[in-house]
Amino acid sequence: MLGLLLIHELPGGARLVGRIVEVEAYLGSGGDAASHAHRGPTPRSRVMFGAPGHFYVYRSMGLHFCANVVCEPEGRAAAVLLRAAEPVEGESRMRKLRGGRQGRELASGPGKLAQAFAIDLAHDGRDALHGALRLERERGARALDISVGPRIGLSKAVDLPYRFFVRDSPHVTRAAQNGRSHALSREVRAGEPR
DNA sequence: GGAATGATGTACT
DNA sequence: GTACATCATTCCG
Repeated sequence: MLGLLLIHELPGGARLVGRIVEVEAYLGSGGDAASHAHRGPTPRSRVMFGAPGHFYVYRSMGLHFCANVVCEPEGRAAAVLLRAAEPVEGESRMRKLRGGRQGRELASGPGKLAQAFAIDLAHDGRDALHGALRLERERGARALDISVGPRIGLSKAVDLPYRFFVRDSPHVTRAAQNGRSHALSREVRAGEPR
């Protein structure tokens, strides 16, 4: 999903567009204690158990929203958390949504990303490929230099290397910039089988 | 019904 | 680095 465009067409015609530069994977039950799907479906996580290609949005810490895309076949309940994006279009609108912040502070974090792109619980369960909020492949996108590292902010399953980010992007989260993740780094050319 | 706990962000020291 | 805002979800009794 790295390198895909995240697009939100707002009522009124404004477009928010960003390029995904950092994600984390969360598996279904079995081996990933940090996943919301780990103990089976709940009212909150039910979307994870549904069809792939749909957004799973939840409220974090009572304050923020975090957006995922369900990625595995129905029932497998794996999803990918959108952690950071590089603004491409609609930056001034994003700045308003983010309380005046700008540049790399617009969407370098899952809560920031959701706020900058006006994503909330109304998007939970929505089609991630065909709606007003959707992902698109960018024409002419070139291969990415991708690094891998542990996920952020967890107390369980802290060692699983399921965070992926564009290595040299200034728009990734601080944890990625600090290089703590590079111990497990490897390069993956976009489009190659993994 | 109750209590603990977050897939966070920001401000302050 | 530490504090704190803030509340739904989840699990346990």
